[in-house]
Amino acid sequence: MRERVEPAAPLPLVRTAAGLDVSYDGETGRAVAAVVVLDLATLTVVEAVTAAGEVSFPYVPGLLAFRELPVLVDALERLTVTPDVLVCDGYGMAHPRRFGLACHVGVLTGLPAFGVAKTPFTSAHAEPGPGRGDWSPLTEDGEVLGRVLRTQPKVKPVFVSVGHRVDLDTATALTLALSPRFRLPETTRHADQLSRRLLAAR
DNA sequence: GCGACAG
DNA sequence: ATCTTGTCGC
Repeated sequence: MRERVEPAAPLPLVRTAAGLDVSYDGETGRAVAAVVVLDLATLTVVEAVTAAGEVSFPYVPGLLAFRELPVLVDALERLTVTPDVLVCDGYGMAHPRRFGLACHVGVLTGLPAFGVAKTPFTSAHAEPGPGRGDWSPLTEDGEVLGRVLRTQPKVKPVFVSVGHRVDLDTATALTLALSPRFRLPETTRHADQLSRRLLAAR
């Protein structure tokens, strides 16, 4: 008689995931960061925090962390729960210096982190298959730095790369688990909406 | 030297 | 990032 095999319990050690995002007001120079922690199994909100500040650094491709980190750190410090993983808006290792926003955020917090970007950056890539879960490698100088991942059938893919203390397979699986219905992970969708809403409400 | 370039 | 409502399509 054989033991009963449990259905794949995706990443049992990851119960919560936090989405991070920053919205800006080009006129006033105000920046609002939002961090939203979701329960991975139910995708319900566990905690949501925000922080506002002044833009202190211009947008320079490759130096995004210097622009977003200050206000993002302020928001992260307001969390009362510690998420199991941080999902950043942008790149991790698939960066010209191999150290994008997700790497900075991970090292500063000491938490596992990875990035999910919406558009290609400096890495080379091939078009992944049309199905949800199909992916192709993101490469630079012959190194695999991330994946172009299709989260929804026949929908433009996202760009996943490791930031800190997570491997690419896990980052890929988490991205899919967080995107059951839309192109972007629920974590980033929530963080994006919250930061944008707070920015507008003033 | 020129172009491309996360948010 | 941001400018921005309704609308075409499954």
